[in-house]
Amino acid sequence: MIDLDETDRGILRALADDATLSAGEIGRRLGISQPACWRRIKRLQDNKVLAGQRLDLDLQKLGFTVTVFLGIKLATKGRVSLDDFERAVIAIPEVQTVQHVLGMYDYRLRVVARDIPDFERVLRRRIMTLPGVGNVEANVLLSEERLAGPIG
Amino acid sequence: MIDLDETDRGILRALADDATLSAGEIGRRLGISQPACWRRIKRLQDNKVLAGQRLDLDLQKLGFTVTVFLGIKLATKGRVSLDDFERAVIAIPEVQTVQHVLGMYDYRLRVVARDIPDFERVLRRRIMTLPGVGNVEANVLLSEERLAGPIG
DNA sequence: AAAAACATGAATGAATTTTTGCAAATATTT
DNA sequence: AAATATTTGCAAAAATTCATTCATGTTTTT
Repeated sequence: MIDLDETDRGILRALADDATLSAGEIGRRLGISQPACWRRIKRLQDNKVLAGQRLDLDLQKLGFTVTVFLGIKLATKGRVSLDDFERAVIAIPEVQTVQHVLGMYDYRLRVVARDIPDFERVLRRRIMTLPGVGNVEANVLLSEERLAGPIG
Repeated sequence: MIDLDETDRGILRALADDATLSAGEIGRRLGISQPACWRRIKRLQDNKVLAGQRLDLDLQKLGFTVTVFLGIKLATKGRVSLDDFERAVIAIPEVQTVQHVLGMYDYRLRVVARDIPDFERVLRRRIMTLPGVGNVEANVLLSEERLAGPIG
């Protein structure tokens, strides 16, 4: 954990709002010079606080209209079983996210498909055949809002 | 929906791997020139297939060690109730994602907290007091893997 | 087969961004 | 209060990157 001052948090907030901003532009907004701002950004990158940036793809436009969240309870879950399961899940192209969780389910998956029939195919052929799968619960995504979340 | 050729998909795959790559670098990897690559990227942006990019922050390093997914079933859910709920949820700083879903729950939230006591505070003071909240189910995140997902 | 529409590469100019000194100011430690 | 370390702003160079032009080659249409 790293301690940041108010300026660092301002930089993170600015970047969270628009990840493409340059050091000069952020500096202008925060009232510091471009090199000062740049050096701070570099420090945040070196510290891996800024881990990178992820692409925001419009899956609709790519023909994937259905997003489903799956909660999966494993039938058997020794150590081996978890590794086997994860390895197999990661190989499914329609899976965007694999979350190992504690609670009612063991894993949560974010899965996309072209349409409902396509999703049924993925579910039957890919998901239900995963090693160790027990209960599966599904939630279809209607809409989603991503927020900046807490920074300081 | 837009039809992409193999080169476009290669560009999207390269950017999914690292969103900061320049047109020249991507072109080099795909074996096309920088202007050709740049024009294709521009077209993808103009078409809004490339919707933007999001910052990848290391929340651990910022002191947020706990991530919890909440499944929420509303007690009453007329149209008004949904709007009220969403408005209130969006105002909670610890909430990173709000997903309106169909299935066992009505909403799924991604919530971060500094530690478990902090999470309890958020849950009791912020979440359970939301308008219309019925059942709440929680899953604590252990580990997460984000994959590129399908592109073509 | 000719014509039109389109994508490409090479070259290039403009613009932006990333870096690097260095002296002054600020903060921290002794 | 002196000494040390850190951070800053200014200036400027170095390196990329973005964006356009133009001639050529390719595909599609007529």
